[in-house]
Amino acid sequence: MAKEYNPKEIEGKWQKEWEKSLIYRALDSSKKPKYYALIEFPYPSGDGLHVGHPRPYIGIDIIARKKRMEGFNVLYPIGWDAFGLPTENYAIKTGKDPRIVTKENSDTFRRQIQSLGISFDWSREINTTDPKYYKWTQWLFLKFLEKGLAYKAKMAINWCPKDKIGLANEEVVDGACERCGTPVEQKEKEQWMLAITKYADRLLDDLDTVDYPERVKTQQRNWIGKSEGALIKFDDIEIFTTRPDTIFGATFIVISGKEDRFTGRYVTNPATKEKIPVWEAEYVMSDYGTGAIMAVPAHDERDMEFAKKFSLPIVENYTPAGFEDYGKKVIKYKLRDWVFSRQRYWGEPIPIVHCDKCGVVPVPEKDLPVLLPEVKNYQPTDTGESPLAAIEEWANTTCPKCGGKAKRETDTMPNWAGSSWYFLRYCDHENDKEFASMDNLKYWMPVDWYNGGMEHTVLHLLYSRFWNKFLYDLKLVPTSEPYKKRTSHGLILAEGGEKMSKSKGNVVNPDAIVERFGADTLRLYEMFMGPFEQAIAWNEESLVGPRRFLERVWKLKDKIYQGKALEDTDYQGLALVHQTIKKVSLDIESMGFNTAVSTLMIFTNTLDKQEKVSQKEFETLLILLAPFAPHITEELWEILGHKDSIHLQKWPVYDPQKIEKDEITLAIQIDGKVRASLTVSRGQSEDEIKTAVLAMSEVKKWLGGKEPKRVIVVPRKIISIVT
RNA sequence: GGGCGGGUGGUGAAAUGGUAGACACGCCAGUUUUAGGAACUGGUGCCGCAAGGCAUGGAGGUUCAAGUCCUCUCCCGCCCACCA
Repeated sequence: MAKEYNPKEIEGKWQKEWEKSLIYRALDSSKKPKYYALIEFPYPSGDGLHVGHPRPYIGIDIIARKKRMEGFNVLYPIGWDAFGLPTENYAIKTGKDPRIVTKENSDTFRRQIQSLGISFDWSREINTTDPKYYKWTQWLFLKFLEKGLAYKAKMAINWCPKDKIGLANEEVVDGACERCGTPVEQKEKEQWMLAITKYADRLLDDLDTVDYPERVKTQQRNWIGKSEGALIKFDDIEIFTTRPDTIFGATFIVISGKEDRFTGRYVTNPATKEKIPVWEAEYVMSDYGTGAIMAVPAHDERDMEFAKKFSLPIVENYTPAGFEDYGKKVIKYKLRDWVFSRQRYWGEPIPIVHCDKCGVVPVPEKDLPVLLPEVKNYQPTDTGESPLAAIEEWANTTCPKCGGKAKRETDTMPNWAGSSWYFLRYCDHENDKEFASMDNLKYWMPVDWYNGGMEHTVLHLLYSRFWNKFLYDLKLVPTSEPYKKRTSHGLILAEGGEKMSKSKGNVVNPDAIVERFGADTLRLYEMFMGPFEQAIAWNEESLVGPRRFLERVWKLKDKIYQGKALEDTDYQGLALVHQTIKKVSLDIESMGFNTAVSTLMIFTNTLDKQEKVSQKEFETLLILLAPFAPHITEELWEILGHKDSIHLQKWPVYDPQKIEKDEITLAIQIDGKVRASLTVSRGQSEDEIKTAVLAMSEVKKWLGGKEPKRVIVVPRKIISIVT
């Protein structure tokens, strides 16, 4: 009785074996060329992993595994982006220490991810909430401060008057507090800011040097929002416009305001010399341009609407002006500086001390990290300050400069901080002298392929590019851009097509799938279910397809013989082998995982139809399948008698000469409709084919004795007859 | 309003301008001396007994040939959004 396919047994066995043999370890120096593959590190939420999480991990795993087999020294790391609101809110609710919650959650995530056989280098695991990590996040902040790119400014924050806490933008839903529904107010507060706008131009221009999807570049460009316009003075009111040439049509001025009303003032239009009224309106943004515009109703729809509503003059035919006749050329951006303070507990403490005598004093490097102290209450204070402000023994300190009494900064950093540089830390994760050594960074950077969600293509990507560029200017990192290539994956939705969420109760846990079908089946299904970039609904029924496929592969081992291979027997077989290698190789590179899997299925089905299967071809199949289904292929590789891992084998190369079949069936179209087919061989000339086609009885029938007007022979494709 | 995707069988989907529906799910019939399916074999776009005809949201166009290119139009999804 042949041994049955038992995924549970072989998957556990090989996962342990790989951990021992260290075959997925990245080496910091190697004769091989390097390859840095990256996924966005997850936030270890209390809900555990759902089947959507691994989709990008599997996709990039396939690429990482193929690169290894192609002779690259591959870095494919993972860690935890563990600071953040859900954990903090959970702590507020339960009083449980977020450190413990984070530990539990990341332990669960790790166990779940490890059960999928993804070739992460677990020895480089990082955690943004680990003091050994956030020491360097703090250090990097001090660099920004040192170079004048971190500064304090009064900013309006979202404030819930009922809960008396500051809210992150994400917690404001339709202008109201997410948890109590009270309308959110704006409250002025001193905030730390990072001057990302200083890098606006380079963040924009350097998009031309990277391989991102065009829509991601467009989103980044729109977010930066560079526009060229002019500042024009209407007496003492300065306005910004991108169309200074329309100034002769400007019939009133609008300044930003809470309600639509006439201010009672008039100013002079410098072009027409006419007195025009100054209005206030909601539709003008206070934080863009100068917060004031010249209204040209004939040219701008919103101006027109406003003019009609309040019966303001409209001039339809006006003389165009020159660009700089009445003002000076200026470049404006939509991009704002980054508000870097949070009045929250679960984040990196900002390493600053406030001294009455010395002012803002950075915590000296030797005193880093500034540890997040333990507290009893995680709730922000009544005044909207971080809970850290309530811990006097922590907040009261001495000034590092003068030794006098001083207070610590009690704001923490936003969630984005740790993720803005984590890809650098992976290159040298244990370094306690530097955030990462230049030697290691020079070896590994830039990231060769970075895959993540569409929801991060604006902020996270922009922020991390900004940090990297800043560090590049300080000569602390070797490349101006951190990521050479960026791709995105689609979400996996619940069976009904809705987003998976705990509250809807439609979350599918991968543990259950691994238990029932095995990790290899789950991996294969997630790759096969549809195009990688596209959102797609989970379908439990369809999992049996990939499982049956693996069963078929498993059974092939009982038909092995050491004889003539399929590709030795005829051109058809030869072509199939080489076509399969080509298609699978190219599909992996272009993330066409679904069609790569179907190609492997076709190859397997063909082998399965043979009485006997040559070991040579079976091994080709296993090697091509190995990145997708690492456990079953490793087991079969061992059964075939190999002592080394299949994952260390050479990726096969196809021979372009051997891809073409010697015989091909051409379709014959008559007036655009397929009426017959003809099998021709490699060497046949067009004329020979033409003669053969016209002699066919089927063709004669459709021609009905008429002479064809044209006969078009498209080599290796089709024959088209026009009557 | 802007930007980007999409619309192909019962379902997920394939298809350098060249035989639309590969591959898979489901379904149908049969096989495996009972049952079961995470087993096997065959069938399966629609209409038609057949010959054949019709089919890629809709309407036109270019072409020997269009899911694919062009024009118009309808619908769906996502992201951004009074950014002058």
